Amino acid sequence: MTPDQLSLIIVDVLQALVADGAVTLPDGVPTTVTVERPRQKGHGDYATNVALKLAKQAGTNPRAFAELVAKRLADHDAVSDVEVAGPGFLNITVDSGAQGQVAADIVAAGASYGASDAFAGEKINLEFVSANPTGPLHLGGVRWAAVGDALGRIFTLTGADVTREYYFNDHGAQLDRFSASLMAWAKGLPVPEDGYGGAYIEDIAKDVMAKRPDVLELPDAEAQEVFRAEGVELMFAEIKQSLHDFGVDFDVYFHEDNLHKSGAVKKAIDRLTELGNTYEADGALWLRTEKFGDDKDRVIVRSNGAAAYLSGDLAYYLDKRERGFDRCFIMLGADHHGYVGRMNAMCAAFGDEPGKNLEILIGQMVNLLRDGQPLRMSKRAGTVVTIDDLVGAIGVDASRYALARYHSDSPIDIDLDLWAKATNDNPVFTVQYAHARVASLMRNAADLGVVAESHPALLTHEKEGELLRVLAEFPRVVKAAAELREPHRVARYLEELAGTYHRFYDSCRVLPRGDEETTDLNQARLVLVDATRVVLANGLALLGVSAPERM
RNA sequence: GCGCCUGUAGCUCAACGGAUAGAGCAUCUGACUACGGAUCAGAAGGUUUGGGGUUCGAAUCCCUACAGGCGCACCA
Repeated sequence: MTPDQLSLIIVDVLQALVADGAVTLPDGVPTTVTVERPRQKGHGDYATNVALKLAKQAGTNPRAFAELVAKRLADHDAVSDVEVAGPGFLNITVDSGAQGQVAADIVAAGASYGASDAFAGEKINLEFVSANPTGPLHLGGVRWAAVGDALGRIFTLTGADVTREYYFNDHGAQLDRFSASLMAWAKGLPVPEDGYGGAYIEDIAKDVMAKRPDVLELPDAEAQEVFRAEGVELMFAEIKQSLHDFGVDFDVYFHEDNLHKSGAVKKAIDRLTELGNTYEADGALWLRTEKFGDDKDRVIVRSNGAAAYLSGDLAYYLDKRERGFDRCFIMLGADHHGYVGRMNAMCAAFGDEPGKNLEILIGQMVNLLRDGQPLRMSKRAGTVVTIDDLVGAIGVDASRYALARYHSDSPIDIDLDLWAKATNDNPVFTVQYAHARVASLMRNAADLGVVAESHPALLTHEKEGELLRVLAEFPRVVKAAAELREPHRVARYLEELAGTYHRFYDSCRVLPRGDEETTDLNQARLVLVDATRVVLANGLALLGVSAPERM
């Protein structure tokens, strides 16, 4: 019995009540009903607030409504007790056999446990990281590398067809500054104004010179072109490698320059003009974004004839839509949140629906702390905090977990000392340790020849019930994480599961001791342990974190 | 000046508008001939930044004040 199954049973009860004329619901019977796990012991296995929600339209008071539902619900085989409590809550106790069945169901489902069809049939495009290859991958991009990739895994498990994309800004002036910086270093000149400093410039410049020893003998313009082409390729390869090592691989690397060369930008602008959403002023071409909620209109073709940065985004968005993506996500750091208004307006200017066809997610800033002090970024001094500073200090698993564990609206400080510890105050350790402990128990069971076999009605211990209820919760946690775009829910859930498992383990002996005979209860509990292993592994997989057998 | 995000236990943070606001750490008291004690049981810890409002019910929604983070280009 999972909460979702119980929800359906309650819906059936409501339908029966309406059919019998016992209640009238002018707005119709809801298709799902909220079923939650009560915080408070003594409030049953599950509770629902249907009566509170529906009493008003049924023209009765919540408690009376609740009584009607309770009476019918109690007749169901899977329900052993129903109480009306407080203002009209229904506290439901599930039959222990129905409850215990969850463990066997989870083991049978294996890696697919947690899957749903909540996003079935949806083509989802996730654009994230998209850092310019003018330097190593910095921390801002890394947060979304972890969270965006996890979100992709979550959407996939909930039935969506997911494409991960990296937008590569290789059209504008930024790369000119990068190449100029490389050349300046090669010639022993100071860092140009608005250029890039930092040790990586030296490394890349050296690599370019090793590859093209003749580069400094070329005229400046040609030399800079060599530095640009070779430098970008080297830098981009390094970023891709860092991401790959981080467990993130993109399906599409999209080059902005192609949009300009292919005429896609012109096409997008023409489309907007046809829709009456552009105008000329001061020699430039403007997009009417204010009309769609932006602070002011935006230039898309500058008075000097050059395309403004936004024009690439117009074309890119249109391209995604034409490739069949109904939902396009763009994940940005808080330092780009000023961009949200014009992007949503751009979406609306095409006649689309912002928030649905285009959804922009903002992630707040990330700081790394060492000895309690933040590692600060300074582009000027060339001290950039990079993905390697993070992964080098605490490893991929801890990095991904630390980044994915918090709501993206919250700024986070990652304490490198804490996340490297092998103790319980390190959350990723807590979860991985629980998995290793489970794996160890499974190994011992195999050595003893104890076989997991389902006897659902035997799992009646209080701690068994708690563990079963937490395990049953997983599919809806995954679904909520997808619907709310909040992967951190998975991490928090895993921490709760780890704690619940330890408490079960402490009071319920799983394997027979010494020369005891193997009992049905031993077998039944082993199924429960195996189910825990499945859920911990599936949850960690959603976050891109390994589930170690030993540690 | 305007906009976005945040403000919850000593610390780091949770909590689809639901019942007595929860975890971990730290503190205090207990359980070790241990299926991984890298664990568990218990105690203590709160006017959810302040002030209004909405309703059966608010940490959550609205208004407002304060504090912090980040932005406000014909740059990308």
